[in-house]
Amino acid sequence: MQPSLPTRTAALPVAAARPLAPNLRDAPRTGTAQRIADTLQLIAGVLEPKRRIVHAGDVIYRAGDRFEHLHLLNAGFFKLISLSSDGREQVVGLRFRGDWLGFSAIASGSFGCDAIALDTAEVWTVRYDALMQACISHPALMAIVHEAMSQEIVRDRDSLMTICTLPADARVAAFLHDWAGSLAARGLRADQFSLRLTRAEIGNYLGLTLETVSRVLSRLAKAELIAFHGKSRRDIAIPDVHALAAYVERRDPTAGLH
Amino acid sequence: MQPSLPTRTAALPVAAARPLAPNLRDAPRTGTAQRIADTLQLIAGVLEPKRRIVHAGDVIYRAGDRFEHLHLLNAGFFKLISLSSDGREQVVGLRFRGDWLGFSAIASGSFGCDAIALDTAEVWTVRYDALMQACISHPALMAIVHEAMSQEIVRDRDSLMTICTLPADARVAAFLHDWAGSLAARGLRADQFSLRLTRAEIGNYLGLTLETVSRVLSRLAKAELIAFHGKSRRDIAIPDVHALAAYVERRDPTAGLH
DNA sequence: CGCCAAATTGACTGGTATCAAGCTACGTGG
DNA sequence: CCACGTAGCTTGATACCAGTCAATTTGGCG
Repeated sequence: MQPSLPTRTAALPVAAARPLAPNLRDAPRTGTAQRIADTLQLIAGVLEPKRRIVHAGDVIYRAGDRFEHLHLLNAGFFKLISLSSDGREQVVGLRFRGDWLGFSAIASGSFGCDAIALDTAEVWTVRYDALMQACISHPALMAIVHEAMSQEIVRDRDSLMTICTLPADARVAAFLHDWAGSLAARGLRADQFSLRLTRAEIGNYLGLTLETVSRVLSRLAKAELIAFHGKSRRDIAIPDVHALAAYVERRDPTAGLH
Repeated sequence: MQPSLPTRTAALPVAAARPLAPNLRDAPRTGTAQRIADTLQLIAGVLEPKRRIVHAGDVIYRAGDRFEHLHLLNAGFFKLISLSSDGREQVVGLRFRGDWLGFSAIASGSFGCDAIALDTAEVWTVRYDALMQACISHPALMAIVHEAMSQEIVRDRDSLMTICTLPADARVAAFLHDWAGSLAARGLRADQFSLRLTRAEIGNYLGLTLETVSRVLSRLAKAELIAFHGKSRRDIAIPDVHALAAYVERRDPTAGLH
């Protein structure tokens, strides 16, 4: 979409909106990770969710399914894929521990996308009506739910801004930076991890082709902003997160609205 | 971003996700318009919101403002503009009668974008804590708020999909179709209306430049899918909404994920 | 009436998509 | 344990959509 670096659009939403936990050793039990743990504990105490283990490729819900339950991720990774009427697919979101699945179905009463596990994961499931009831007796729970929905809105806007304003290189870099940030915020290892998506899926998520994603990754590796750790070429190492963030930001500082 | 019509990406989210009210005479007081009216009435009854009239250019809140209030639009149009750390702007949303403003600030406690009136409008304002209280005593109100937030999530995803999968022509067409749909759903005239955005703002919203928007509009007019009604070139007429929808859909029907 | 923002249009450039081979990793069965 | 098939990935050559630069016209408003 947008051309190269001296773009008229540009911006840097990712770093501003979701600052990385500086290091997993600095904030393992104090920041987001603790908040997530607290949320899970509250839900577990109040609602007795059904817990289950799912595996890579398993589907929690499909587009068209009737909405009755919300899901909360206790462990693992999910992708959300929206299907258009003419059969196209679009990755519209990625989910980590502490994230909810299913908010988007509340309004219409049925799901508009598939939720697919990217690896072994633990999902907690609650009935939406039960959750509503619980919110009435436990205002703290209502606040948590609202915050989660609010955060999802913010995240979606960040995605939009990334895609609208960044050229391909920066989009991929922002994606990696974001992923690392999500891991770090949950106390997981962020300097070295395995992408659980194919190049095609990453490209789809970012509005790029798989070839472009592949090229950008090769370029980033050559610039030593990332490194391929394992053999699979999905194992990414990020030697310096700040350098990656700086790379995303390094856009032409002129211009306003397009 | 994506090339022309035979795109590898493509999709048709808009029509599927937010079907147009077929005609404002068919469903003036039965569908969405009625639901919006009911919502407004409930809010008015339960919360006694502060009401005020604002004018084009007026700002309801700015990025960085502390979050305390939610706003509900009783009349008029708003744009939401997100500001990145390096000063770039991105139109992240458009709002109509019945839409809420401010959900995205719940999570962080402060606003991440500006809300700016596009013309004279009436805004109802309620304190968030008062709303939370009211939700406890009025479960129907809680359901309404959840639905509104859910709908905002769906809308954001639709935007993402439009931008990720459609070439410039279709994006602009989808934008017009969407705008017309929003008007129709509220019982307003949808076959002829005034865009309240500049070409630059439309382009920013769609991830395009103002020149591209201008060219596409000229092309759509030449193809008689739209017409310039007034003198200002922001007054658009849509002789046949279905033709416009068909134009958006007319993508290459092959391929899956990129 | 004249200024200025907004819009239009043209010529040109360039970033990504597209098309096309190969290559690599991994699982499966012999 | 290794051959083989296949899905995923990389890389190169080329095409083309949309961005960029620039000049002009239009419309709104004081």
